[in-house]
Amino acid sequence: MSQQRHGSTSGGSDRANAVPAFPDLPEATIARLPEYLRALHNLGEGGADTISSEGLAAAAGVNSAKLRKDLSHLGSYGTRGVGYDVALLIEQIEYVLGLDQRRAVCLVGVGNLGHALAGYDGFASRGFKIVALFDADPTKVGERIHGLIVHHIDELPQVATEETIAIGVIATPAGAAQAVADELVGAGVTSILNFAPCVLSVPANVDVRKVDLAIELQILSFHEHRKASLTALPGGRSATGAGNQEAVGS
Amino acid sequence: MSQQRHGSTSGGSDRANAVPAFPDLPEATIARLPEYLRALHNLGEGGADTISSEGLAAAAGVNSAKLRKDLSHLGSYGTRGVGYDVALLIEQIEYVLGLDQRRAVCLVGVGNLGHALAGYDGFASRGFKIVALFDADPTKVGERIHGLIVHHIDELPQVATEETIAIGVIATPAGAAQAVADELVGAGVTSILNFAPCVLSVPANVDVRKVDLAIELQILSFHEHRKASLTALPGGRSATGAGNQEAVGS
DNA sequence: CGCGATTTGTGCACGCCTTCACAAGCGCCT
DNA sequence: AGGCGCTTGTGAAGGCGTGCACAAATCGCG
Repeated sequence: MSQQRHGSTSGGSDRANAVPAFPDLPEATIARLPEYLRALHNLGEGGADTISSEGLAAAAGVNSAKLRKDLSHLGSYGTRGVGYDVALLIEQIEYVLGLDQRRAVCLVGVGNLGHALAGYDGFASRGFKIVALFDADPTKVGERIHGLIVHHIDELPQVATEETIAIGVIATPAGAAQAVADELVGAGVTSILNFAPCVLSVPANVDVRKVDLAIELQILSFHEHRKASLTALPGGRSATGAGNQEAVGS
Repeated sequence: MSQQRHGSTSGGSDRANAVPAFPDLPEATIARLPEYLRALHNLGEGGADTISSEGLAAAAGVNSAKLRKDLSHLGSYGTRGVGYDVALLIEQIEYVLGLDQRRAVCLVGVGNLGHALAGYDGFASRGFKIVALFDADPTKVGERIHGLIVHHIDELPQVATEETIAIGVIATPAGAAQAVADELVGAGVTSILNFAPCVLSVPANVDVRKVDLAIELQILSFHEHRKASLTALPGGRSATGAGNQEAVGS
């Protein structure tokens, strides 16, 4: 996992709280719920009414036992002998993830990557709406990108007062990211998605997730390196030996 | 983790192999090595000659004990009482990650996101070179993006014969991703970075890592939902109570 | 109405990862 | 040369996550 901390120590409400909203789902489960949701939407559009754990697990690319355990954490929404009601499960997962309420997102840094993020379809289709773009470069301020006008970063506090922005996306160079994060936190943002290759320091109540495209490639590079060194071994069986396909997908 | 499988079952060379190239590093460690590497480069540019585990851990945003254990897996490259030699450690990590050899990358799908990826600085600065762009849209073929000409996806096999391409990046819509993956595998690609929101089915010797930007936002949304429900509790202490800063960064 | 087929929900064991705590080793200062 | 402080490397413990295997539950059919 590449994000840093998630409020582990401060358990807060100890136990037997009236309505804790959610019985502390495992972080690993939370990370998989969006994948289940996407698979469910696909199945629903395909006309499926119910789906078995086996089928849904295949569509999501996970083990069926893992899926059942994940879903059991948010209650019993399946029917034994039948499976899960697709529509009901979609509704439940969306509620748990808080997707039933539209969340405003602001994006800071409209360079190469930020430009693409501003027009990314996947955000809007999942209920996220980018409501403001910011950049520190004066030459970019005023530019219209995918229907939104780029504001100067200094206008962030003002824009934040007009609309509650809970999530901020940082797509600036690494050198500017910490300052931007500070401004976002100051403006009331409590969740940050950071594309800049650096560590952010934020208050404990702010969640940060980091996406570093270069890191992903470096991890793949390691596996390439490993595979190459295996095939180069004197008596090593070639890495292409077990060429069995995965049985996922439809 | 969002990637699927990494050759867990087929252990291959059982044990006591002559030179296994690497004593099977834990996957979690591998995922952190690039972060350490970035921190080391920063420290090196700052003029640091040696760095303690505490300092490096802070720069990388992790626990110092975790960092020491991670580094211990690739040998003893530190000096007790002093710390780690920055230049030596950089060299070691780059070797382990296979970054000492330049790896050719091809990118399929030059839409919104692919366009940005083609020009992303972070790739080249880490030894990755995008050598070819592909797209299925005839109107995009021939277009020049960041110094590279877009080829039609059907030309992939031919281009792959001219230069060995180990890593492929998929930035197409979900519907086209599986077909593209099949073509990449057919062309000899053994590592895929998938930005399309779907599950890919590939042979066991091919590594797939998935990056889904919408999923990251949904995970943040969950935490927003959780935080909101906590503050709304009758007797719940406000979530902004423990506002201590993290002591990371410089 | 009962029975078998099917599928969920879950107790349990195993393995990976994290964290603590400390011995071992190194350099510096006197 | 000897001692002292600092830092690494690691053994051990605990927690988390995964996967197996099976009991419980539901539907359909005779």
